[in-house]
Amino acid sequence: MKYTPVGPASRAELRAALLAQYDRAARELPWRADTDPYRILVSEIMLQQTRVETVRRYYGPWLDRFPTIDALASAREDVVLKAWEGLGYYRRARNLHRAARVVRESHGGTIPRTFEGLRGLPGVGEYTAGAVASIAFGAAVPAVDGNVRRVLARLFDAPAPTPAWLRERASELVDPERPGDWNQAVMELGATVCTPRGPRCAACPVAPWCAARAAGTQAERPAPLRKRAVPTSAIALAVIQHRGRLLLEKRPPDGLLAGMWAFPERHLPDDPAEAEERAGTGRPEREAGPDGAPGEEPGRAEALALVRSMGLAVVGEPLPLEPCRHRFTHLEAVYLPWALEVAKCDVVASGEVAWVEAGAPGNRAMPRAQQRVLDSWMRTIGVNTE
DNA sequence: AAATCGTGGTT
DNA sequence: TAACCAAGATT
Repeated sequence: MKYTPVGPASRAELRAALLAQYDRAARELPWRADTDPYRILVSEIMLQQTRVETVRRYYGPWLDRFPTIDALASAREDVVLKAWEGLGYYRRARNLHRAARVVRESHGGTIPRTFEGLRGLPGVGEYTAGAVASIAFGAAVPAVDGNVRRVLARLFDAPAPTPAWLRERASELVDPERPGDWNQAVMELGATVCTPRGPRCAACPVAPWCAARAAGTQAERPAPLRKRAVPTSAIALAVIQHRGRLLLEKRPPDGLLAGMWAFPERHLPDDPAEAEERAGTGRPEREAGPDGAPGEEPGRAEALALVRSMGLAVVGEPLPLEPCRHRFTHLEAVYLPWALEVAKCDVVASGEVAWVEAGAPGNRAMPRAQQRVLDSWMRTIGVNTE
């Protein structure tokens, strides 16, 4: 791959320029207070694909609840997921929990100090191992995240940098004296100055070295990744009531929202999903046709079938709740919730279930969309029966 | 190695 | 509004 090399002499000046800017203007972030490896590890896992401002809200409470890696290792997974509730990518929480137990059982309770040792922990990949090794232990290793990728692509005017190429460039540039600060400085530059759109080159301390800046191509570097179409899926939800309580089901340990508590769900055939998508994209609806079509109350039949399959007898008519559109990374879900009162509470289910007070689902971690459905139930039905 | 994993903010 | 994307990892 073609790039403009930054020679050794010039490299030292580049490092000094960026680190000086970092020393002057670095954001004050909670995880920059010290270099305790556990705290750095927690911050880096939370920051995966997640904005700094979001992580700020979770970091402190997490450390209050799990002050040390041993405290985390001793915790139950339910508690761990509850502390992660709302952060998304819940496998991160489960992996961090597993990592804590690996540290206790295989590393004598001490977090590994080397890149390779860290890389072996569940949930710790190339980036996170490099970040923790450099920030917590001062190892002169690179940490290439999305920010660094963008900064390096512009610095060298590289249209489509590969991971291997990025790792080489980052390895050459990392400051051997202050690797942790250097890696954070590059990320901070990408987050605050060398932004995806509208980079503020006038305020950039490394603009004199920037090949894209010289060529005027900074807005086109790096080339955007190709986007995959996100399919829409219509999902019926059964909000099952019995004597003022609601039924939640623990989702299986693998797949979407693994281990989270949610209302029982059943996918609709593809057709209604496409209809929802058409409606959502603003095309003219053609609802005016002859009625009596089964799509008149989408999800009703599925919700009923779902409840009956759980061995429950429905009392009265199902009540439709407000449909809820939720966009996951690779899936657009249109949730079609139905409230159903049932007579018996002996449930046939493949996994764990719980009857919860609607106003207080307790310590069970619920995904955002499910929380919205619960709120909707509270507003439209819950208030009337209390 | 392409797909799979959440959620919220920005444009 | 719809698209993009953020301190990525795993299979």
